[in-house]
Amino acid sequence: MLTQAAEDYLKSIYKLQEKGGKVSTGILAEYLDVKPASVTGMIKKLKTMNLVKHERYQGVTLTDAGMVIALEIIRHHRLLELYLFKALGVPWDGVHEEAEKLEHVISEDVEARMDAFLGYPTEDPHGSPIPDKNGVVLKTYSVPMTDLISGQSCVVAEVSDSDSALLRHLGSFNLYPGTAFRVIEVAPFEGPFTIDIAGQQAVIGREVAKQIFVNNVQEPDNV
Amino acid sequence: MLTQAAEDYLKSIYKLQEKGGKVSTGILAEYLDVKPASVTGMIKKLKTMNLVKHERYQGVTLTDAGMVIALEIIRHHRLLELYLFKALGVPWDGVHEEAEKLEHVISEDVEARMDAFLGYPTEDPHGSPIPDKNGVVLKTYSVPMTDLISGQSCVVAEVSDSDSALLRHLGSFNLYPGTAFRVIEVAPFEGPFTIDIAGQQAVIGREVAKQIFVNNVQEPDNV
DNA sequence: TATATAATTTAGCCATGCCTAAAATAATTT
DNA sequence: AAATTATTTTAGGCATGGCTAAATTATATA
Repeated sequence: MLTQAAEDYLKSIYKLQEKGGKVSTGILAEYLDVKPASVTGMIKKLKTMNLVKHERYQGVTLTDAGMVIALEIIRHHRLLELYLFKALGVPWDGVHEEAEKLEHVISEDVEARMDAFLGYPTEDPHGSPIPDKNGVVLKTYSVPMTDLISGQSCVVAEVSDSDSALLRHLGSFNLYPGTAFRVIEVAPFEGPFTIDIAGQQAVIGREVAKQIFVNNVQEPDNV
Repeated sequence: MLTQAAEDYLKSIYKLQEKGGKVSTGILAEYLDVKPASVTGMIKKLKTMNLVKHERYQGVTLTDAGMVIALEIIRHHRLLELYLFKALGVPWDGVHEEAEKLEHVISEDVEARMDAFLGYPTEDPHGSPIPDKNGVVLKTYSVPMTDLISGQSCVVAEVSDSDSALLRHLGSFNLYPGTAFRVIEVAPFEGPFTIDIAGQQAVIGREVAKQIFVNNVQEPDNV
């Protein structure tokens, strides 16, 4: 059995290597909010367990065995998020923090029961895919909201889950995964997006828009 | 925030002092499956935090502050047991082990939601009282099954929760808290009990009977 | 009461997982 | 190519929570 710290490292390496291949010590340190020297130490340990590949100054990647464990933890996390949300009514901006602690202690049996209760779901409350029991991740195609131009309509696919203030903000606009909206205007010079959500207008800043991923993008119907 | 180990010590001291006042280092060590020297070390630490009272060679007891924390952990544990049992269908011989891990990480918010879901229950699946939010424990009167004599009938009040093989054994007789039974015969020389559970006969050994507590004891109706 | 036995505490060690400071290496600029 | 800058690793330290072995204190026995 791995320590909680080791599990967190594997999960973080997975997430970082998703969008950039090899993961540098510094990036990982920043992501985990520890010092680079601490990262070096843990990587050494993970390497002796054959969970990561690493060469000095060259960044780190998961081995197949490391990948299996990372996906297990992520599955725990996302299933827990959805369970807390649906079964216990925990608000969507709170589930990440709760799941962060529970993911390391939940048993496979309890996880399977939650999975069945939820009807074997494929996405968590933020739209992130839940890996299945075999570690298979259903990839969906989505683009950052910042790619949209005036007139286009789309559906929210996924939002970043770790900033609960951001989630509360989005919630105040009813901007959840599955919600459709249309871009009314994109202000020039990297300005904010004005959008229409079911008849309600909302202004979404650039930084927030970067955290929102959408799909089903439709061109302006006709004007 | 206390460490998990410290929480386990407080919980264990509470349980042991329930039935015997001051708790000796050796008893606590045996209960926690660590060496007496380790217990001495942790007790020192808990003492500096004013959670226990301790004088060398004289055993340990909880302070009021320590009691509050111990009861919180026990509340977490027992509510979790009942939740796992009722909401997720975890078998009653498995809930203790699960709760043992979850009790240290569950938030007050999630706990309150489980409490509401369960309708503010007062007993866990093994019949042990669930302390309320203010740490008030509803004490019920029960006696060990070994006090019973032939002909008496009673209702199961509480069974020891930590031995899952024992729980499976009791489950095979349908011997749960709330179950009524009648003593048909007590074999002499510390022998086993033969009982009648809803028309089914079962033989319960002395060691098992010690772990079963009953109430509503009725004398033989008339013979 | 003296002595043997049992329980408890002290002292010192180990692994984990973090830290800081200094050294080593790589990357960038001149 | 040399020098500067940034990143990474090494070295050594700290707290936690175990351990063993030895010393101390309490209890039981003769």
